[in-house]
Amino acid sequence: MSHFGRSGPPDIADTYSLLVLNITFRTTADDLFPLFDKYGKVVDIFIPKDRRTGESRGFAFVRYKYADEASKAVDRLDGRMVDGREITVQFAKYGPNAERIQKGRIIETSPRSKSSRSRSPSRRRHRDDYKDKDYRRRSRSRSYDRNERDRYRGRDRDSRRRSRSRSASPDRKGRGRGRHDDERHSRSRSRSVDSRSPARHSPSPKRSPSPKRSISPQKSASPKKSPRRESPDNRSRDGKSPTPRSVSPRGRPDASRSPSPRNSNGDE
DNA sequence: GTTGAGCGTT
Repeated sequence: MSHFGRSGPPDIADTYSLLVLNITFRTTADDLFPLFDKYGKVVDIFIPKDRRTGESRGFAFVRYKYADEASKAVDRLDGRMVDGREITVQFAKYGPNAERIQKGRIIETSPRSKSSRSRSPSRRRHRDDYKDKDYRRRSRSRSYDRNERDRYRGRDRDSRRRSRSRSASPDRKGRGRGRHDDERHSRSRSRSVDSRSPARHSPSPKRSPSPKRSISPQKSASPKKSPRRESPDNRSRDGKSPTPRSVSPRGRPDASRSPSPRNSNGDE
């Protein structure tokens, strides 16, 4: 895919992988190839893409044939502006050829960049700045974060992303939970009363500040009058429902299925 | 159409 026409890892033998971070989501291997190839013999360039969206993850792996060239590329391309973004080039660590990194360290004693490891502090400061602003925490959870978590849960690779995402929105989770808990409580009571009394007599006006909102559940209950059409339709509608697993829109079916009589007493 | 910490595929 992101290779030069080959499938899978070509020949990682005697190859040194460089990790290119901070690249744009639109940057492709073809865009990085000329840049890295200028500083050495690039064996292969691989850009991991998202499994669900297929979009670039924002980093690429460049494999060099020689370590000295790779080191040179790191020193030269690290901090280079690509597509309007400053890329970060460094030796891969957790790659399949992590052993190469050891050699990479050796090559660090290159005659050229023997001790001239002077990196641009501005770049690091830039990222640190992001950390201070906590922007990194709120990011990445744009939309399909929750979906992908449910769909691709149990992956080692995703675990890191999920973990970061989870711990990345503590405030949101706290607020959401509190609100959710409150809603669940009121909903639970409502359900309990409803369950206990099939014939709703007086709905709580306080619980229904929004009339249009009340219409929603009422409309759902309306078709109940037509059981003949409700049976087959119900299934179809369930399929379209965003949450077919849960009978209740948000509350757990257990709550409605376990209406403690004591609760009813206390409620009344 | 979006986003921005990090470590990889057939």
